[in-house]
Amino acid sequence: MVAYTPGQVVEETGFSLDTLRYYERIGLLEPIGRNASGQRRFTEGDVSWLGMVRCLRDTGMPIAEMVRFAELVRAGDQTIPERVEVLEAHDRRVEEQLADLRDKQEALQRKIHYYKDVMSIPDGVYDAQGQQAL
Amino acid sequence: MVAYTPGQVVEETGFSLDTLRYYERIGLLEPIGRNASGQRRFTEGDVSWLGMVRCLRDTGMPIAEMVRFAELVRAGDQTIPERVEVLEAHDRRVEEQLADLRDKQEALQRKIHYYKDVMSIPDGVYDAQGQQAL
DNA sequence: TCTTGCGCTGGAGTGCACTCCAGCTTGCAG
DNA sequence: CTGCAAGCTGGAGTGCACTCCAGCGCAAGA
Repeated sequence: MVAYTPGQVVEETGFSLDTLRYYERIGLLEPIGRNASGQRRFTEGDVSWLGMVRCLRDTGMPIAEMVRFAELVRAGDQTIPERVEVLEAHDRRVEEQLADLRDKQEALQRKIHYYKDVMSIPDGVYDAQGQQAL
Repeated sequence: MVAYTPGQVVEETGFSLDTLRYYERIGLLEPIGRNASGQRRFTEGDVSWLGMVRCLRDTGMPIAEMVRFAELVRAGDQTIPERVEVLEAHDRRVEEQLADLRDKQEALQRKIHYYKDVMSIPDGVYDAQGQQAL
């Protein structure tokens, strides 16, 4: 039975020690096991759950919703259909984020091109007329 | 010379009135013109700059960086090369965001599939062995 | 043995980006 | 003329997600 020290979990997950303790406090992590002197020892399962947390967090799921999801996971297999609903709803939001980000990036790139065009006009000829909106 | 009332700008840009005032306070908007009795009247230029702000904000540029960019814009055409650098650096960050978001979405969808597989196993056969990490 | 570093707790503090409020003035529809 | 929606100011408050701190305990390598 392998166990991870807090330092190892920081290393593996990229979460800070304070963040791990915070996640435990708010119930995003179930109470972490301790060794004889009270130091945390994370299991493989804790670490892999943190992988899930990272995925959800980095795709913009609010902490409160992750906590609710964590509760479903702890409640056992009969919550799997509900978990699927939560994840599918989240997936749709991610899809929207992606579409929006792509659109905004296009606008950004148009702006960059516009600036580059302006720069290519010989000095003094460009007179600030015909400004573009985006 | 068309002018926009605060309400019209809220309508057009989707920023709240408080947000517009906040943006003016911190210098993300230059001081907005006023009518005889002190109410704001936004110009076409103000509104199109707000379009730019929305694009940068929605792609994750921090307010402080937008303010610096606004200062470059106000400083005149000789800052165009520097503006291009700022926007290109931002564009690269957006590219990274997109790549990361796509990866995370894939992981999320794998998880959803995993759950759906689990659900398709007849009742009682699935015994929580072979849990997957993500 | 010593000292360096990892870890512990509860609670306070931070940074960002707004958002709200009281108390007031203006604009305009009926 | 009246009433009410829209707008004004300065300043305080909010929500989120951490992040930091003081003061302490344990442990292991030089």
